[in-house]
Amino acid sequence: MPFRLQITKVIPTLYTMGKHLTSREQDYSKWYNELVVKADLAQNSGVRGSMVIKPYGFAIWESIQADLDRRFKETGHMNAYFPLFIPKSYFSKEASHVDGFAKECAVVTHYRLKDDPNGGGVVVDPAAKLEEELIVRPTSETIIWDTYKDWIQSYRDLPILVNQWANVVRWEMRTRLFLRTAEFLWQEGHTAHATKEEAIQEAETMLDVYATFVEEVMAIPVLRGLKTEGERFAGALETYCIEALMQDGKALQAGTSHFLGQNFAKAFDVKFQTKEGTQEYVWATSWGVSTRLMGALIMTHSDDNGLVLPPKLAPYQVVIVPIYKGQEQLDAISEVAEGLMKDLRAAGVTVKFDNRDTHKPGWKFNQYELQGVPVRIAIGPKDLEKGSVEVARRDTLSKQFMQQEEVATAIPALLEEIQSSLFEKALNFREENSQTADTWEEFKTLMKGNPGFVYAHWDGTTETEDKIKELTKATIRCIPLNNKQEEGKCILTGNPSAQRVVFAKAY
RNA sequence: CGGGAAGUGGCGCAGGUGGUAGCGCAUCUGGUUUGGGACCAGAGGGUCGCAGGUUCGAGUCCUGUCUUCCCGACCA
Repeated sequence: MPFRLQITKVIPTLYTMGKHLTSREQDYSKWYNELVVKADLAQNSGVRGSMVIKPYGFAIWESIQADLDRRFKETGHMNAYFPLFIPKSYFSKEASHVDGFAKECAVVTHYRLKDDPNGGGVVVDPAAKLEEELIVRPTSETIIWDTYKDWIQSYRDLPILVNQWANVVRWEMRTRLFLRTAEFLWQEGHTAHATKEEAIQEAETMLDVYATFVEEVMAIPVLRGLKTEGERFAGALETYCIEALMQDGKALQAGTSHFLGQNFAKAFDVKFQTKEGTQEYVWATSWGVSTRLMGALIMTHSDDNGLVLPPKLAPYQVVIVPIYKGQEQLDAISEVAEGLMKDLRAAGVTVKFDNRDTHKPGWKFNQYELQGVPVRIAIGPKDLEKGSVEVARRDTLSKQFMQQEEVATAIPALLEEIQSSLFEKALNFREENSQTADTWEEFKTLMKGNPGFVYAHWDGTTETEDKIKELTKATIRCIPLNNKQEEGKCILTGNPSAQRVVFAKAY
């Protein structure tokens, strides 16, 4: 049965905003930082650039993990775990990979502490210096390929389709909760194949897994594309990516999938014997998404009242808030609430009944809005008389009354409606903030702000790309897959170009 | 890593020229309340980021260091 919530009342923003949260218009960056902390997703820790992910935030990450993990397994992958520490020597083996990561590696040099002879506390024991320093993994290609060498002898050992969920460390100078932290959580898939075609196919398949997940579950529309040589992963022949547009008009890379060619196989001497008896190097891919997706989620949907979560990722999709005077009224309302919860759970909806007497209903309304719970059901004495409930949806801030018998069927439909409505809204935003530029002046003027995605011609050289970045801060986010071929002239050099590429300011 | 700003109860802040730390919110207790962040009365809580130094005396002055925010270079 189709169900549409009528907008009966829209709460004025001024009413609920401002008390705690900076508005997006005032200071987008500040809004984001405050929101992450106030919605109880994460907080900074005493360690520079390292965050504590709090239970509510981690619950969202767990949903992301669970859904992706299922998709990885459905495409034939299995999980494994490789060490956090990588011997320094492994790192020296693939030249461009070293270049890419050397500047942001944490290094373990000692393995023991001792009491500080000069007073309290402990100091590093200089006698306990490691013979070979260990790198805290910024990504695991090197240690994995050192291992794959042992796993692979024959074409019968291929393909290897492995994923790992892990933490990695990249010593970033400027950090922001979820968007860029020194330590972050991610998954990294590492596969080995007998042929180039199969490896490319794998990289494309996983990009598609990412894109589908991000669009269907996170309700974030993405562009699928290829990175330019300059933006490519260190050590890759080709980097596929999904790019999303945030509400402030800046782009955010949401996931990448790399065709690594035979670079790592050569660096770690991983060969296999073919059917014909010849020795050949293995073809590789790697692909990953990180807790940065949390940042994308927050910045795509949320508003000045707080977080807005798509139902498919909300730790609880519905919260029931009782409004009562005295214990008898609470008991009566609880009975109705328990019944609704049972029905909703049977319909696959996650529900929380907040019957705490320590906070008033108004306080709870604001709190759950801040935390982005998709649907709120309020039940008060008037509802007891009328057999009704008040249903409010977070994304539109609209409210409606419905009969209690309707809830079990109407709410699942409403959640679906919210899920698709969030995607549509984000897609509209992206379309409204995508434009073309044909001249340098036009391009330069656009890039004075954060214009969203700008489609423009480019002559295909890294020099031009770098020059454009230097002059405008804009980077080429991607060359869209299946891009329309269109003759034109590079906006900077005027050299011939066969297609438009996507420029934006990026996170 | 360069340039700026800031660190004082859980959070947000005040503390000219050095003299025994204060406000709002939150917390706790009691009572009245409960359809959009309740009210009254009382109470608890801080070695002022950390380490040195100057001084009879440092939240305040000096040096170093750590963390956070903003702006650049780097990056998922």
